[in-house]
Amino acid sequence: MLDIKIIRENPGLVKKAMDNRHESSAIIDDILRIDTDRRQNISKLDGLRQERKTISSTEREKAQERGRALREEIQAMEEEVNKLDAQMQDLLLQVPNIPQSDVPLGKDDTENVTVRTWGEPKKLNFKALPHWELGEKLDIIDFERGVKLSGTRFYVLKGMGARLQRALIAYFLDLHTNEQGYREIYPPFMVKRECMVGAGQLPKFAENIYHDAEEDYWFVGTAEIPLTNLHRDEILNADDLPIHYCAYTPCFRREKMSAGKDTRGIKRGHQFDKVEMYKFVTPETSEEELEKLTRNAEDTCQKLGLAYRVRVLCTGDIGFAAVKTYDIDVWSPGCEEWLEVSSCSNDADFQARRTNVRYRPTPDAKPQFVHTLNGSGLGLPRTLIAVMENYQQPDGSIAVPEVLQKYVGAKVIK
RNA sequence: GGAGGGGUCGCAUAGUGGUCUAGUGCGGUCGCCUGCUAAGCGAUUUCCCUGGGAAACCGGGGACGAGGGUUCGAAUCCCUCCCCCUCCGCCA
Repeated sequence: MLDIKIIRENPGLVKKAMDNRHESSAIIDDILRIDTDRRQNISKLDGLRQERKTISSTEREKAQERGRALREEIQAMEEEVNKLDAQMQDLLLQVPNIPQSDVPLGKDDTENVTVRTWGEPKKLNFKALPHWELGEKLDIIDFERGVKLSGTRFYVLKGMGARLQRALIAYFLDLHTNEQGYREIYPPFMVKRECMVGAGQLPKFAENIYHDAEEDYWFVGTAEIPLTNLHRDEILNADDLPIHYCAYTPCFRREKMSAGKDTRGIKRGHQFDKVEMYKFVTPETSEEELEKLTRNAEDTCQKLGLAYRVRVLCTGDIGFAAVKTYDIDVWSPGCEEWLEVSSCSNDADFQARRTNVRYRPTPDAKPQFVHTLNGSGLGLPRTLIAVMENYQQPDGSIAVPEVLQKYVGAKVIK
């Protein structure tokens, strides 16, 4: 959510940002209109309330008649202001963040800019198999039984397949906590409705979320949701910042996609695992923190020996809440594509304003919004795919990357 | 799931229809004093919206778990919901 003051004082800037995102900016004029209307009504309402206050404390019985009339006027005016508040809120929630000035202009993902690469995309001197074939041959991925249990886009990891995934999770968490300065969090995987609103999932993406109607619990689609809400409605001390969290969660996403290249294998299921990194920082440090966050995610890929590229997303592809985003894609020789394993974003104060997370720069200063950042470290099924396909051997076995060997308890999966 | 108790300013508490402009203590902040520290003394101390102002600040309104209601007037009375505590039941 943007600060209404920015929209009020500089609507051109906001419209321009929306144009760059290739989104209609018509909504801004609606917001300006409602803003004016709302403030006029608030002014009237405050006047009426002031009169009520005076009357009821000075004139008592005499004032009863005027008081009754006032009550009705106030109620009507309150209704009007509430309505405008709700409309305003609803519209503000639909305005995307303003991309940072160094974000490249572009219409869609074809215009993202590769800022650096690491390693050489692996070329195997034998025919590389895609993970769905490797997985079945080694009996570590079972697609049919996944479908038997839960339907399309579910799978079962078995034996060393399950073990390899667990090893990756444990390794990521250990790396983030022991070497990169993050604090591990084990959050709930189901949260209340208001957390979904705070994290920006509701109301817009309701159809993508699994939800228990009876208890009104919502299943998280990413650890970002509980982490964002962890400090909701809190005022943090300046010396609490920065806060660096990481968390493993399963992620549940309903998104209906037609079968095809994008959903082949285990690339995109309704349930997947992810380790997420999340930061609460002071505004003046967030740009730099994004660079560090991205380096942490890259470091994770490097330690696994996976070649990758880092791309800065252009204005047409960057997410709704972000001012700047880097995607990290690792090369996977079996399915022959770059797999997005991490997306690192600086949301600035956009999410903090929704969730009302503030801090006090000095003990007696006014509270102001923190900046938040999030990044995958890393997304699992895809990292699993990349490891399987990059480390496959001519005999169909999979060598275990060195850093994972102690977690897997083996040097090769066969 | 059942019975009872409770949610007030960072923490602890007072407040049972107008004197609440929410008091007090602790903590915090600033100052004074004490050659350090502790203690003492004095002042200050929530957040949101809104108007004015470059700002410091000033004026108005709102918020006592949330939302409704009663009333000229609600922290206080009524209703619904949420959360916490104690006991019972159930349970990995």
